Amino acid sequence: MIGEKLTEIYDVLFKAFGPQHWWPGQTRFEIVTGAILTQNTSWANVEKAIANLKAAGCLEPAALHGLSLSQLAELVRPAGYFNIKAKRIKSFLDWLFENYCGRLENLEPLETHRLREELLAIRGIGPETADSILLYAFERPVFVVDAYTARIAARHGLIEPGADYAQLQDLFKTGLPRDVRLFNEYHALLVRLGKDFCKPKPRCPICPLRDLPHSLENEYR
DNA sequence: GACCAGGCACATC
DNA sequence: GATGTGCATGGT
Repeated sequence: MIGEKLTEIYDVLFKAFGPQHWWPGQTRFEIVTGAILTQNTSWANVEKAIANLKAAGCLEPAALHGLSLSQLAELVRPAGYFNIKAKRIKSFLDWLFENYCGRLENLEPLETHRLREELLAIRGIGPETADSILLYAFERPVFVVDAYTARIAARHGLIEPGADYAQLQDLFKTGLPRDVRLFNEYHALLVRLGKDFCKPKPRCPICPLRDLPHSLENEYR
């Protein structure tokens, strides 16, 4: 029955917005890079950074790996947190070259669970980034959870406010058929809905704390 | 000028 | 285990 609800929401979203054509990127490496660059950042800013990398001929592993940290940081500057993100992209590349000859194809044979663990062990790659890479770059049936997913699910009473990543992922994993195309479109549609309509946490009108503790979210919903 | 954006790591209690 | 903070550019 939670599954029916999830399916119903999907149908409504798809009818309203149509296919979102995710991931917005040509190559697998562009998707991986974009997944790191878009951390807590609007896609419009990420596009500028990706355009810089492309213009510099650095949107492939070897070329990017050859850059210094400061060169890389300068190219990704428009995406914000550029020093941090440069390090994160470097960490990924170091791992890729040390263990897989710098070739994304060499990750293909890995079992999904194993690949996820390896990605999560890289500093700067958390659950959402890892799952985005798994779903959109490697077409594994993994549901991607993000801030919009959490907000929307909580506001529709599908889950307790303050639910963690694993709980949210489990909600969709349990309620839906394990289908790459469905997971691809569903996450993209939730982001679309979130951007257009689901603004951040409501604030207490009397004392608008910047971040309401999860324990109080029910009070101000 | 405040707020927000397709997170994550780390410090502190 | 929960909560707070730093990281930063660019659009509304």
